Amino acid sequence: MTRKPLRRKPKQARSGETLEVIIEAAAHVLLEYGYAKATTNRIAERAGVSVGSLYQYFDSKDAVFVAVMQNYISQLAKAVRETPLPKSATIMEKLELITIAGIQARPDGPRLLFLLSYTNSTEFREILDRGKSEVTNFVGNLVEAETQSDRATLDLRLQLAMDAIEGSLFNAASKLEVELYAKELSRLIGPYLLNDFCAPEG
Amino acid sequence: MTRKPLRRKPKQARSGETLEVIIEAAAHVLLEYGYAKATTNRIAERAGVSVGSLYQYFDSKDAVFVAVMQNYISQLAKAVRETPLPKSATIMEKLELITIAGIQARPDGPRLLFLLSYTNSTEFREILDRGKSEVTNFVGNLVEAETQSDRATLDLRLQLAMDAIEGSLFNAASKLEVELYAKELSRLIGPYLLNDFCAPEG
Amino acid sequence: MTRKPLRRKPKQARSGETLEVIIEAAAHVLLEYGYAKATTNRIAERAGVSVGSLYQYFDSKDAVFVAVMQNYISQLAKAVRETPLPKSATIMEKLELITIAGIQARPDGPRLLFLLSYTNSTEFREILDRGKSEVTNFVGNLVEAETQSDRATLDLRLQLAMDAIEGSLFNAASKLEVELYAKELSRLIGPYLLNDFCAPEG
Amino acid sequence: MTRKPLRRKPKQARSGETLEVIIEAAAHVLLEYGYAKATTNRIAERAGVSVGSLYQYFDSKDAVFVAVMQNYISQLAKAVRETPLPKSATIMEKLELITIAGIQARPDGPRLLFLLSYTNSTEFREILDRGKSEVTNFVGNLVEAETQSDRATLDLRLQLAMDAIEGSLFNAASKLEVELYAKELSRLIGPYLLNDFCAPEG
DNA sequence: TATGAATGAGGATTCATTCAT
DNA sequence: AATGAATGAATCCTCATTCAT
Repeated sequence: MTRKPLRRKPKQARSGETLEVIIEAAAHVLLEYGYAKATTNRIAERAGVSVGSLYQYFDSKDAVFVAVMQNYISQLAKAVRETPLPKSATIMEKLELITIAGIQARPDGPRLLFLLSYTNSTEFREILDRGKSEVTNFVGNLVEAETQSDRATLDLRLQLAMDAIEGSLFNAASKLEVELYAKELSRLIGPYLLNDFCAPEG
Repeated sequence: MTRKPLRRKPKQARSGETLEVIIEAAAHVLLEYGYAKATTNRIAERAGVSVGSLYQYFDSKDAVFVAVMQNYISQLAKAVRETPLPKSATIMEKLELITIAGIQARPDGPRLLFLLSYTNSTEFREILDRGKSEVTNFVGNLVEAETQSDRATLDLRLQLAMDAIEGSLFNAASKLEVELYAKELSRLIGPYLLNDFCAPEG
Repeated sequence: MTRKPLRRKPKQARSGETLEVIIEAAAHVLLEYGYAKATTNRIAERAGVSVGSLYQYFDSKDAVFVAVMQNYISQLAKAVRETPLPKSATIMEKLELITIAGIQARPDGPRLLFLLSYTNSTEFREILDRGKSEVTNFVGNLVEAETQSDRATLDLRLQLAMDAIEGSLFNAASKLEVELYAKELSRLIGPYLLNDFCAPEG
Repeated sequence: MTRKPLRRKPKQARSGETLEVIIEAAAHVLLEYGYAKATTNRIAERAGVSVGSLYQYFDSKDAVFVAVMQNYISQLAKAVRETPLPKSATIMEKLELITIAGIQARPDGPRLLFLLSYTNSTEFREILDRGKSEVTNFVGNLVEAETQSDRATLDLRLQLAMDAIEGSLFNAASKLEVELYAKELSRLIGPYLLNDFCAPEG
């Protein structure tokens, strides 16, 4: 949670805001113009600050994008973590609720993540993986009690499932309404994780 | 199948090869350096030709990448289309075989597709969608007879499944051996498409 | 008079100058090296700035050249318009004075115009034509009272005369001293415009 | 009249033709595409030969253009030289006839010359000047008997007049019909050369 | 701290010219 | 002699980054 890309810690109130403003601007510009056209000048302009200021807060363009991702991942993890899950709900229902929460945390998040992925930075991958594993663990704990798979198999499948969700979100986000989409995703993932289908072959 | 981005027809012997060499070089450079660093000079160098030659065959950098994608999509579609599917095999087995064939056509294909999608051309999207729908249709026809879903639901799920596979391949490819990986993917996708799981939620 | 090709308004002190410096450098490089060798880098270097700066003020190489022309045309029109013309002077004398003023505004102007005309933009042609017609009108008004030609003929001849002057200046400028040269030009043009020669042909 | 830019003398009939074909193609391409877009490949294509062939006949692109000009200048000089001039005609009439002949030798000649002028070559300027002085001399001889100017003045004015004609042709060619245009040009030039106007000042 | 003008390395693309066939 | 594929230097232009004010 330490914000590495920061050049100087914001000591005054306004600085903290400026930082957020830049991060948000970067996200918007990225979504609007695509990676190639998301220049630092454009981002600064959108944020209402000068390029100089941008570089006062971030070491580089990549650092801005890392911060954008960090931001999104945090939101996502928090949304998932804090989703109210009724005791009475089935796992399938819980998966659905979690998926909805994840999507609603930032509907254009997957698209953002996709665009962000062009960022060349080791740090980037690390943060992404950390975020993913937090979510993966959360879901794993949820499912573990009810699955018929052993832990090793479950872990493998969790990986695969998360990647599958990420991929489908990348490609399909915003084509369907959230509820239907979440329901389908849980139908895809749920049985697979629970090893809960009728005709297991071999 | 006609290659539009060609600038001039090769009338001399070696030219046909040169084209392939450039396309292959572009794919490698892309995978190795990422989009931003995949310069035309680098591609030409890797192909063992001069930039000038590259531009004799392609109108622009993007045209090269379109060709790369066209290439991969063709390979993939062909591999899927021509996979031998024993009559005696179950659908799950068939899905597995197809998946294996798809992966082996070019294991880093999904990664390539991701990198290529940086290209913003409409043409690009069209070719990609056409290729995807060919594969989707193929799988759809295979599954249709055995699924309990109606056609509309099946189509929706095919979309989602394809995206999921793409995503998981993009993220996980080459971490596992192909056979196990394909088996898992078909276990993820199969029941979902066949609507074949035991505990359909309320 | 508004300078369209400007990319961003100079808000800081030195910027206004920089613009002029670039325009002047472009003119010099053009005259010294010819169009083909008048590269943006060369112009920037001559102006004592970086290429980046050049492109901060102009959208393209052509835009720089349009500005160069605009500049010259303005100077020329101003010089002609503001030449003091004694009431007592004959028209021939006035033509001479105007010609001197026009030449002195920028002796290598016609050469510059020639080099600039390599630029193929419509904008370019428009500005040039507008400037020319301003001068043409000015001379036309001066001559109209005294000519024996009707207005249509006068207009035709004004055109021809302007082109002739431009051509002769382009070819001969700086070979003679200005005064003699201007005198000859007015002797060439004057009688023609005034229709004032003794032996009108059949 | 020796053709310097030739690499190898055409020994066979076909070679001589090829040479002409290339020269003509170069002229057409120049007129159609402008200097910047008149590439050697385009010229060769238009001539129906390969670039390789073009370079078998000419040392460089510039050499082609020099040949084009040489060609035009020869035609022009010949046309002027050989114009039938009735003994009974006045000088003004003769000037008119010569002008018509000059224009009709190649109506787009002036435009061609203009475009050609971007060619960077000492040779180019020399040939042009030689051609000009041939025409200048011809006109000078014609006028000398009848002018009231001394030879020195006449020479000066011939220079100026030729430059003026060149300039007006550059700018105005093809806007008017040949006859009217020629008449006006001779009205501009004639009296000036003959020193034949009513109100010589000073 | 903030600003935005200035920088210049880097990348796409063109085209005169060469040379193996 | 002819061909046209291949070459690569040269050019325009962009944009991350710096720094004087």
